[in-house]
Amino acid sequence: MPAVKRAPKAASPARKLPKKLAEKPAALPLRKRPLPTRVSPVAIDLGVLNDHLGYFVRRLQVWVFQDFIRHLSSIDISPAQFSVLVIIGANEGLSQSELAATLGIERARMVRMLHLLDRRGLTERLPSSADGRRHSLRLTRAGQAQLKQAKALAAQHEASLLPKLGPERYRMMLEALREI
Amino acid sequence: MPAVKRAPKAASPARKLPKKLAEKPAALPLRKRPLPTRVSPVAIDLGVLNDHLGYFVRRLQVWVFQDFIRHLSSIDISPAQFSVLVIIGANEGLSQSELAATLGIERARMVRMLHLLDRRGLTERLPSSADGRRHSLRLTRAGQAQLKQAKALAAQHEASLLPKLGPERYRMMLEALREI
DNA sequence: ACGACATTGTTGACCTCGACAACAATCCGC
DNA sequence: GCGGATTGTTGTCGAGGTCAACAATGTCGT
Repeated sequence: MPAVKRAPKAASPARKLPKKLAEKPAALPLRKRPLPTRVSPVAIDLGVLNDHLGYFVRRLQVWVFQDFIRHLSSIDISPAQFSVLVIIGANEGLSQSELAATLGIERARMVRMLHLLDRRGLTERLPSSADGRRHSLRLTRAGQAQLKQAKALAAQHEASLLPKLGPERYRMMLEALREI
Repeated sequence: MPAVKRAPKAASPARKLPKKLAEKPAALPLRKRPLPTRVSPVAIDLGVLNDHLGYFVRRLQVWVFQDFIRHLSSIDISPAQFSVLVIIGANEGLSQSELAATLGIERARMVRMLHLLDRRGLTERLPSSADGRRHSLRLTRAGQAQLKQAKALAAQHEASLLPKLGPERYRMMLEALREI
């Protein structure tokens, strides 16, 4: 991921801020409007995309993730990282493979993700006593604290979705998706 | 996008091919059949992920896209490319910016995407008569034919979703998503 | 007990994609 | 005609998916 934008690494020092703050031209003197000019967006036709679930699911996913990222930008936790922390927190001692399989992330990818979380002091990998190949994953103290914070912010994000999607639709979708 | 796997480039000229192309043992000793690996997955707890719409939307999106890609692998059209072709086909003459904005793709990204489609002979960019900056996008003959085929395969893909998601759920979700 | 095979964590390489920044050409309104 | 805005374009970064290969370790049939 992203597959969705991440917050700019860190303290991006004084990025050039957009000069344009003006809004779209209010009223245009209806004179010689070159016909095909799209002053008012002209509502572009989505064609058959209207019948494809994937298109809408994709758009929604991007939108939701962006909102998530915004809400958790203060602690710099991506959706993927959040899911990893949550699963480890709720299933202490599981292995990287299990974790990866659960979240649908490649084992290889998980290695590097955990490497990062380790370095941030949030997780640790203990050698499994029973199986010499495995690592037993757990959160550090700091990790638990961070997760707690992340959960609070994530809940905030989730709550903010409700009015935007409509409480009715929200509940319906969450329920439907869970069953799949 | 993907954000989901693409089919391995077409004529990747002799990419370092794995020495181990000994394919799977044709007939393995009918002993250990590809038995379901994880016999008792122990049901890992998703924790608070259960309350996050984004998590499920993401999983669904990946899943749907993978199915889409599989169905269109024969003509090597990605979801993104499909959406581009559909929009151009349904809105002949629009500009790259409009197209990009409609699909939520960066202008810069769209340039390269169209470059590819051009080279594949599916689209062309005519200079706009009215505006020297714009390109007027349209499908070539081949593009129209390809799109037609793609639509058929995409429809097939879409139809295959129905039973997998449950017809009621499917209809409900599509409707809900459209309204958002 | 052996040996074939599977699993686990890991690394390396490649590729797609999103996000920015910077430009040249062009257009628009005043 | 000028300044500001838009359009297409290129370059660059970084995140992330995918695949191959490997060493260490476990498992199972015989």
